[in-house]
Amino acid sequence: MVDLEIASEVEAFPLTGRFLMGRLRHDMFEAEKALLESMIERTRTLARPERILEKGKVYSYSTMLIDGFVLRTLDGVQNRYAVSFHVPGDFVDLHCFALGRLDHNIDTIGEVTLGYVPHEQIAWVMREHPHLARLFWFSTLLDAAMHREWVMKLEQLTTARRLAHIFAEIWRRLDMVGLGDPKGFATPLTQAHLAEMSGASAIHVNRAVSELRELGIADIHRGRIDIPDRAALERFALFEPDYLYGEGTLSMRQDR
Amino acid sequence: MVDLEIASEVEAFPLTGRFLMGRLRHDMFEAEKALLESMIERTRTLARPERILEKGKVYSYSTMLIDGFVLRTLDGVQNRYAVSFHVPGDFVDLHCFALGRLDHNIDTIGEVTLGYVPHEQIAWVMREHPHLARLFWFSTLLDAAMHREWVMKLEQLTTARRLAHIFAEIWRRLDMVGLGDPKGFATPLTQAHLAEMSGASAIHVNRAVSELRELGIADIHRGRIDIPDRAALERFALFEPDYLYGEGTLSMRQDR
DNA sequence: CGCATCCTTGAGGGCCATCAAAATGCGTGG
DNA sequence: CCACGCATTTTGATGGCCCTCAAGGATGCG
Repeated sequence: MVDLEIASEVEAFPLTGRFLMGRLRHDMFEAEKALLESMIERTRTLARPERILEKGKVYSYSTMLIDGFVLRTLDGVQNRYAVSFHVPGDFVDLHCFALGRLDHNIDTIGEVTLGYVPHEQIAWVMREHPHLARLFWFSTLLDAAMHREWVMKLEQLTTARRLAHIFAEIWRRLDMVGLGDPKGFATPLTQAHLAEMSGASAIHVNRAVSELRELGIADIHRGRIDIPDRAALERFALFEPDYLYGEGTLSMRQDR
Repeated sequence: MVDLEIASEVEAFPLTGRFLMGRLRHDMFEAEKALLESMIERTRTLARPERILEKGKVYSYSTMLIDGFVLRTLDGVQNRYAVSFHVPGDFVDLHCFALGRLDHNIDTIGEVTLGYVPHEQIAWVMREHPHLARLFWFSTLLDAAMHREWVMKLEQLTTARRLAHIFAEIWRRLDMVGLGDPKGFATPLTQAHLAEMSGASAIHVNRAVSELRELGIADIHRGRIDIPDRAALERFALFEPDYLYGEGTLSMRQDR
């Protein structure tokens, strides 16, 4: 999908135009896109970091991430652990609808804009719009695929490579939803966040960050990550983007 | 659910009687149970370890694990990494239907019996049986919840505690599907498998196994794991079973 | 009883945690 | 415009967890 298409999609659907973009958005009918857009009951913009959804609680709505970034976290005894990361267009807690209760928290970082979709509407889609329902299902399965990759990443890689993998993934995902940038990306992630995401101490993350800088793989500074050579980054991270189910290798185009 | 109920359920539905048992099986209508049972087109028993589903391939059926254990794996440069584990009653690759292609492998360990469900049947359920479709969705989200816990476990715990966590999870899951055993459980997992699951070397796993034995937490020997004190095991592993969505805290009983 | 698989043990070294402290950058208010 | 407070980043030192290489012992199966 070229930039122009993405821009017009976001113009037509300012709240949900990035949903499944770069994935199966091309499988959505225009009526489905309009329906989804109309399901956003209200939006909210948060300037400061906040826990927007809490483990164990029941919610009557699900949350679409319209702008900004959030972390999916679990609390340890004295630390917070990040188990995944979301970019604009992600239907962050769609699975909350099907699971009833959340098994984790959603925490914002930096400024975000969220859209809320009542669960009754999702239940109605399940009954009346099986094709859209299936795309909802697909979107939650994308999360699961990314979780699996994170598991392997944690089992296999050193901290420096884990960070490189995280950057490679975020960069690709931003690309897919039309927020790419050829030199890197802007992000409110701090080294402390990276520590929560990589299972390392903040101090060790700092050394890994220095290593990536010295190797010329990634330059992390406040609010931005610059990457001179994408291929080098992905090679270093042993990153293979199949699991993101982009429009290439693993894409699905069947029985609609 | 008491043992008697489980036994009668498995007697009535020998192939799929354990599906969602301990979770939302009580939400299934009898007609849905019968329907699911009839969806198993054929079964197969494998005596030796085998890769039954391969990353990147497209399949026209999904696989129900009827008996035995399988690993969900990803291949590294020279190692295999296990990202999750399945027990009888798990609809192992239901998400393969919605994702189109698999992003990982499914490998058997020990002897297993599998049931195959054609994807057309699942598509039909999506169209005609939204309630059952939602339960299918739920079951794939359970996998995601377990993935998240694995991520945190890998970020947080030492190898010995990771192993304890793995044992605690497997034991609970076996309990839920009526295969519990008050003193531990039987499993074909070797120390090499545990290494693949915990992101440690087989040698280090061996030392962690010794540690668990010396601490009196778990005694691992060929084909069996004995656990004298469940509470002690779970305490050591920092194990909290919420994420398994058993019939306790996080359970869902709504709008059917 | 021979073989394959699995388990166990020892030694040296690297990755990473933790404790402690300091430097840097950023927003706010004076 | 500067000063202050705060979050973030950086550096150094010590020790523990875990890796790798290497070898040996146990168990089960044909």
